[in-house]
Amino acid sequence: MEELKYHYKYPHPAVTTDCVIFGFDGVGLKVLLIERGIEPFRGRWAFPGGFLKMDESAEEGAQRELFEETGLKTNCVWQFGTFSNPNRDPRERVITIAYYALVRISEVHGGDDAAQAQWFDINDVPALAFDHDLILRTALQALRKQIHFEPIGFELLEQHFTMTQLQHLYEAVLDVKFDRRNFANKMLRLGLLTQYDEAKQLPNGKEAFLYSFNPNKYKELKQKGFRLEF
Amino acid sequence: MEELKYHYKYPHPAVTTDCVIFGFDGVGLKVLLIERGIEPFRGRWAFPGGFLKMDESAEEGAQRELFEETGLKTNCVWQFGTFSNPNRDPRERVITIAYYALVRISEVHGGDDAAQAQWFDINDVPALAFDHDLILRTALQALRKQIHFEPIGFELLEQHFTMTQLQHLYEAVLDVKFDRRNFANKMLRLGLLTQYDEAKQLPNGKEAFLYSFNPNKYKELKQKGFRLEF
DNA sequence: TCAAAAGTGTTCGCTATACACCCATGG
DNA sequence: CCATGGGTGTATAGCGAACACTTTTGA
Repeated sequence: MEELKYHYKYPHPAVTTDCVIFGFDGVGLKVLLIERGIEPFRGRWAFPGGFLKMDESAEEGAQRELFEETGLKTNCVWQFGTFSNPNRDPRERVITIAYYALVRISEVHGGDDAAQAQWFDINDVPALAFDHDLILRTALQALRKQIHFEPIGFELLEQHFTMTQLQHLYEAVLDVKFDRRNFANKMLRLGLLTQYDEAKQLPNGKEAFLYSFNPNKYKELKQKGFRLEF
Repeated sequence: MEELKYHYKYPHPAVTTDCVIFGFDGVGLKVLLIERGIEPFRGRWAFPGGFLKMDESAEEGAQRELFEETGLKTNCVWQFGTFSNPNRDPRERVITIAYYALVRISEVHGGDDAAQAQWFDINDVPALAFDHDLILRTALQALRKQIHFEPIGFELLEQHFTMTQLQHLYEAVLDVKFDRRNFANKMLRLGLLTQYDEAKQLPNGKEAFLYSFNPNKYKELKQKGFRLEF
């Protein structure tokens, strides 16, 4: 028997947060989904998320839910939209505040707490619960815009990476192809990368320069205002 | 005596929408504020907005509130953020979904329905109610980003305008100065403007070419993907 | 007559873009 | 020996940015 303990003079919608988690495996952009264990949409895939608590901001709620459902802790989530179609949840009126985050795939420990968390290639996502298809499309658009203003993407790679890995990442996110030399020139000209001349690597029998992202340079540039032209 | 007719098992926040209305008077960017007639923050200035109804989406709610409080009808509002600090409203937990819109100042009929609506220069805004200072800053950032991707701004000018008016608009929004000739070249090269050679105008005793925005060209370009580089 | 605003073109330097060859490795 | 992937440099075209003079009008 349900106790309805909370009373209001006017009707209030329920409020949830959802997190679109992007990852990168060196080839394609991935998104982390969770199989729903309860109705509605039981068995369908959805983003990690849940109801907002009354004493936390939406960002805190998104991070809390993310941790509870995937074991991930990140202090870098981007709000990209709030979805409020009156019929988007069959149970009651629910609006959801949506965030996306970028994480290294290696940081997700498959067998974590809750759930059937699984990575899907961005071009091979199954039908999702609720309006999460719309949310995913919107998240991708936001990510593609954001990447013009911020060097996001480095959260998706290991700390040290090759120029080709970085290029593949940009190509996967923006769904375009770049010329190798032009891409490298442009990237290096920005001055955001530290190159490790000496340290090379043998990925599959090849040698390649390693780079890392230089956050100090980034802070400098950000103050001046800058753009990544891709 | 208050009747608390709506009951829930879990606590629900109240949800409002707010609209940041931008206008342009030929010199500076303006924002439309309303003086609050009731507590809390009685007498302080705030954005038009109010509680979301249960059968309308947030966008519909924002447009409805906007109309009720200013008489404005616009089908072009941009959601730019949701504000959810638990203490942002002293009465109860309220989260607000925030939109901005661009309107011609001439379309606001001062003496409308509700209220003390008044235009303020963006650089001369009084202390606002709630967290509306934060909301305004965020709206401005969103507008400045958006203007790189979409030819927004034409909603702020009369249908026919001079190149100088357009330049002043961009300068006001982005808070920078451009060279007249370079600005005109860049704008014309985009191909979004229709020039009216014959029709000239006498703004203050001067003659100047008039232009209008060409929505068809815009649709073409949008499909190809394009950027306004400023 | 002076200040303010509009029309008009050119130059320079940088960057985007396109493009080809060599080398090492693994199969 | 062949396919794959990585390293390297150049030439061209287009764009961004800086810049001066003339004309008209209103104050």
